[in-house]
Amino acid sequence: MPESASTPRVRFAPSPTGYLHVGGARTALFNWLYARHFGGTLILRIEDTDFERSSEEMVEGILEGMRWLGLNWDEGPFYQSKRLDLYRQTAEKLLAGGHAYYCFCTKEELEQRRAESVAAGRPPMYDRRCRRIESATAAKRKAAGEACAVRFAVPEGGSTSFDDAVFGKVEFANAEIEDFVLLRSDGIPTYHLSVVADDIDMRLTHIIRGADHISNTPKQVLQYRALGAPMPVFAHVPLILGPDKTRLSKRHGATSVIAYKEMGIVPEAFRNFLALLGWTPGAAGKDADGKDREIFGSDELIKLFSLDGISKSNAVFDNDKLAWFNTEYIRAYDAAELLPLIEEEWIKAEFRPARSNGEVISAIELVKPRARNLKDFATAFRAYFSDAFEYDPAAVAKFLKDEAVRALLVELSAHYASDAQFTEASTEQILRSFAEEKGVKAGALINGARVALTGQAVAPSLFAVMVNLGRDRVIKRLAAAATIQ
RNA sequence: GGCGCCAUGGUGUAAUUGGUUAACACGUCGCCCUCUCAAGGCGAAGAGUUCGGGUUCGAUCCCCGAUGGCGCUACCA
Repeated sequence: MPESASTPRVRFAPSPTGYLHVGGARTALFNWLYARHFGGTLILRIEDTDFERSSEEMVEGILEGMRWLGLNWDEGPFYQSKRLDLYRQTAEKLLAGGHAYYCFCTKEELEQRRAESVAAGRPPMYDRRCRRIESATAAKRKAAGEACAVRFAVPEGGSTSFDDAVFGKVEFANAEIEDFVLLRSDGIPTYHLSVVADDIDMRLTHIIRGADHISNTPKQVLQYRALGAPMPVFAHVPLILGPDKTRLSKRHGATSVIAYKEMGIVPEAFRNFLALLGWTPGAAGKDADGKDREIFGSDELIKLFSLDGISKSNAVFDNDKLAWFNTEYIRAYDAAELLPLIEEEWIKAEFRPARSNGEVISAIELVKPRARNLKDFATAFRAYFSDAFEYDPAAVAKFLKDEAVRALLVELSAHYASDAQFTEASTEQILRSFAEEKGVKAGALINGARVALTGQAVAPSLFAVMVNLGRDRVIKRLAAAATIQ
């Protein structure tokens, strides 16, 4: 194992300014996989220092998303809003070490200067004017009650670099890094300060996060050095894009993880799909003849996961592939495993099955190979669970258009009354000899009967359906064939 | 604009890290099966690796440049 020998401590640190989106979920997943792979610790930290935009409701939404995906954490959730003292102390340390200074510029002044710089074609960086104030004078002004922020004093020359576990060496000229604010004038830390203070305090060994943080990293590296703290391993994960290759956003459809739950996606399928977006297990993921295996349960994902399987380029979220994973999981699950998930769909659809538990299980077993989505069980498959179902107009138009067929089905229903065994063989035998006797093609009756029994043109083998529904229902539904709208 | 990162079929990724007819999965199309639709089986189309230069006997792979995409560029995170 190339990674550090001691057990890693990693974190997922969302800011509760929105629901758990797919990018965040994948970051959480990778951290979780990493921690579980090495028997390490996953810490959940809520970055809510932006009081304006953060809310408890969003925190709840994020936790719900994580629970749905089965991502459990070991410590936390910690709230940054409750750890303000730590950040202030850290800022003091930086100040005392000469790595930070008070800045008395007001927000308005800064905005104005920035606008001027941009207009003049200069980079809109802070001009460091307060850095030149004697620290004694600065302290006096502050003591006198003048409002001020604390800025980090970025070294004037040279460069700052770090070795990213995914991207390799990344280097930034210090001249490009502005003297960023650590503590706002109201005493609330900015992200740059709070992450570093917390990551150090929580003894994190690996920082696994979105690649959108690459440019922030040198600012953090500088602080680790100034604070004399051990440097963690940074691992930046490429971003997830929409089908048009722009950053995933609402206009691409669902962006919240919970929306996928609501769409009828099996959580394990979603997790599997997400894991393979920007990561591959390499040779371990191939089977004997070199073909890729892509269905990995959580244990296997944990076993195979490694930072060096993470790719450097952004990945496009492909709904078709997700749908494929979903069907694979639905097919692979036992009916009993599927039942709780299906029941949620029934509740949402205000549908109640009218059959015994055993019958429900065998009906699920019967139809699940044809399911693409958990929703199917509450929509197209209703006829297997209750008599309260509707006929798909397209199916009726396709197979029950012919009045003669409908009449024959009604007539056929009577033949089943005397079928005591009611097995697949007996039901088929009865239908085929009836068709022969009437001089019609068995297929026409089979297709018509399928619609009469299930309301759908798509169903499992007709005789398996008959056996599952039971004789009484079959007779009743066939007898009603003439009146189906 | 500046800085950084990335670049293999429509999508996700492989390619023993310079020697392959550039592989697999999803998707697409066709055929088989058949009572429908899935599934499954078989097969096909689809990239000569963004482009242009190097280095080399030989580049997907190394170097340079261009282009494109993405990210950052706040007293947001």
